[in-house]
Amino acid sequence: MRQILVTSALPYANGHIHIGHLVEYIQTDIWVRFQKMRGNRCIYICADDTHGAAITLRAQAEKRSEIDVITEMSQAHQADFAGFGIEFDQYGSTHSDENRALCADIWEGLNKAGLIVTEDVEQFFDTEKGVYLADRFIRGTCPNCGSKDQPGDNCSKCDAVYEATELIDPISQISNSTPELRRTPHKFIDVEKARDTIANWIDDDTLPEQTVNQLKGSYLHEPLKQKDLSRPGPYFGFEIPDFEGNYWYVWYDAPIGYIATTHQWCKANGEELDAWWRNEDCEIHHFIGKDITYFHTILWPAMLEAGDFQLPAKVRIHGFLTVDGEKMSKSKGTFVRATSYLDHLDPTYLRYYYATKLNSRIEDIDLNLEEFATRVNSELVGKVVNIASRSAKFVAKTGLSDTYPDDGGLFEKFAKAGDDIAAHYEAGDFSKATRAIIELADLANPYVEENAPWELKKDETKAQELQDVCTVALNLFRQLAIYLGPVIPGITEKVSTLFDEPLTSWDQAKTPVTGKTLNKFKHLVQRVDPAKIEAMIEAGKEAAAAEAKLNAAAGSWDDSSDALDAEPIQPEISFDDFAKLDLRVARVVEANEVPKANKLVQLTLSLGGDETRNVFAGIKAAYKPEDLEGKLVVMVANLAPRKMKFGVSEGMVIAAGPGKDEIYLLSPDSGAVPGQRVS
RNA sequence: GGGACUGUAGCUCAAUGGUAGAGCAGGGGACUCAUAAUCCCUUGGCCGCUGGUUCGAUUCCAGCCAGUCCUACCA
Repeated sequence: MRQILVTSALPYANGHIHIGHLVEYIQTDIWVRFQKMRGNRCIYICADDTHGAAITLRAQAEKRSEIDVITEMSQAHQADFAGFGIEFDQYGSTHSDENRALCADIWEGLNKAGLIVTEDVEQFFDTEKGVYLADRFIRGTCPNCGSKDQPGDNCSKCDAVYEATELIDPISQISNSTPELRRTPHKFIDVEKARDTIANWIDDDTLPEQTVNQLKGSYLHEPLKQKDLSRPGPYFGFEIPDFEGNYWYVWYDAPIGYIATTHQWCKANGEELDAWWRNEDCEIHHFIGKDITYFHTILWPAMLEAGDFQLPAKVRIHGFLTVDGEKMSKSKGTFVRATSYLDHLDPTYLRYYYATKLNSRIEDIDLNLEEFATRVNSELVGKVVNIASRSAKFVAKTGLSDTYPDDGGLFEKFAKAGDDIAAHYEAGDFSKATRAIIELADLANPYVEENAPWELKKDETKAQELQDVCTVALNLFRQLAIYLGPVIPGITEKVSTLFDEPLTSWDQAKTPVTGKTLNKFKHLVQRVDPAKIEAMIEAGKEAAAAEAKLNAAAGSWDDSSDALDAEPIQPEISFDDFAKLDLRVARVVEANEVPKANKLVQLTLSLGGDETRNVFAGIKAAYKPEDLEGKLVVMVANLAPRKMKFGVSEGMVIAAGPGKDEIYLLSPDSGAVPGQRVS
């Protein structure tokens, strides 16, 4: 019997659970349930990640305390998880006494090992709100191209990358005041000193091959950079014991929450923490998304080693969720919250669908809404559940045959397939596991077809034969219900009721049940109604629209406020300021691709007569050169020429949109001619 | 800019150094026990593009294109 501790990444207390999060929790829950069915000693640990500046900002916006925010969100998270049948052995919080104590212990270990160094950091401080500002809370003028209102890390106009401290006229996004640059000491972890531990641990046993390649090709290729683990107060989190006024960065205390929550579980169950975290015989498996690989494969092992804890046996990494091939989108209604899903659809569907998609590699998985319905209906309802539903009523009165009949080796075949299916589950290849199970179902239905119980029923002399055929069909069905137990526990529980026998162990699939009366067969799962999917998406759209309306105050066109939210309106200017800007109608007389440029198209713009301008425009992703020629556009005619890698750009064309392939050139209504001023 | 991964039938995904497979969808037939379920047959593919290695490549190598993630004081 193996001893296994499993975790999912801790959901952040700043937001609600959505169907993207659920990929991970469903994946983990399936794996944990599988381990428990196999008879292994396995606990599933998770917690809310509660610290950081974002929580404080939310609390301030909602005019309540941080504790209120995280308490309410934790309850919401747990309710959402419970709704999807995700069963934690312990669900904790990073804001717990256990976590504070463990953070201090590991900190001491890090200090003893000489891994902590102190360095000064320059950071903006919002004097009105009294907080230090992370880069994403600062906007200002790009030091490179002079574009105003750019984010704190890179310019959306010229793509220049810079430090927030380099911004000209920085503005705090929290108070709209000018922040003050302050120099404060921070505590860093010198991860390079733990290189040997990390490098030895990173291999094909502990991590997916792709991740091993990635880490070896990037981080391990050069000295590991020091990681800033402290934040000056005020900061919602734990104060660092030997560093007054400073707090642990959220990514320090978050993973320690795994241990702290285990500790809570131990206290509640009379167990020793060391038996789980300082025990080489205990396997620790972390399930995470690909975005937080660094924290779990570089930072975390270094911390564990310093705290004298064992390193994880495996980190299992999954990709992101797309819906109908695209990123989830609020305005398209595909950003579906867990509660919203549950309002419309059965959680079993999503568990099954995700299972058919999940594998052991790091690939994004797509929720194709049409496939979602047809797949669940044809496989789960049409093939699997159908076996019981077409045979149970024939033996409602007689019960199952007293001895298991000759079935041509089907039961034995199903029993043997259990090993392969188990291996797929173990490896995290749930798509292979479900496919193997459906293949079995595809053997069971023809069996029923060939033996036609509905024909046997017509002949009273064939009563025994009828009972035998149904005994076989129901036993095959029972095996499938066991194999699908980790994925669709809700259904398997109902099957347990049908057979009047809890189906909780994998090995039950090895022995047929005979000579017993079944409980009345009831529908195990409703077919997916595509109209309900549609309703769910529509509800999402409406919620997004309502939210947009709320934000935009008034507006009869129902437009989303996303764009305005992303880029607020600039400070007021005078007419004279505006008059400095010379906008002109121009015709694209020539447009060419720029070899080697990622985004640029070279344009020759005519202002009428012989006056032309050479302009490089970052619109390659949205426009083909041949589609541009002849088009009338609006250009900034008096913009200072800018030397670029590919030549000098003498102006810019005006366009709207967030960028990439969403760029919309402005063009005048018909009648305008090149050279006319736009005012 | 650097690193990693992905790109196979309309859709979602397998497999493989030797003329490509499944499920769903589409087409044809059978059945009527079953949640308009099931069963049988069947139409679909320059295996992203271009080169190279090989007797032979979808599979190995290189380059390119597209997408995703990480990383980076590139215009």
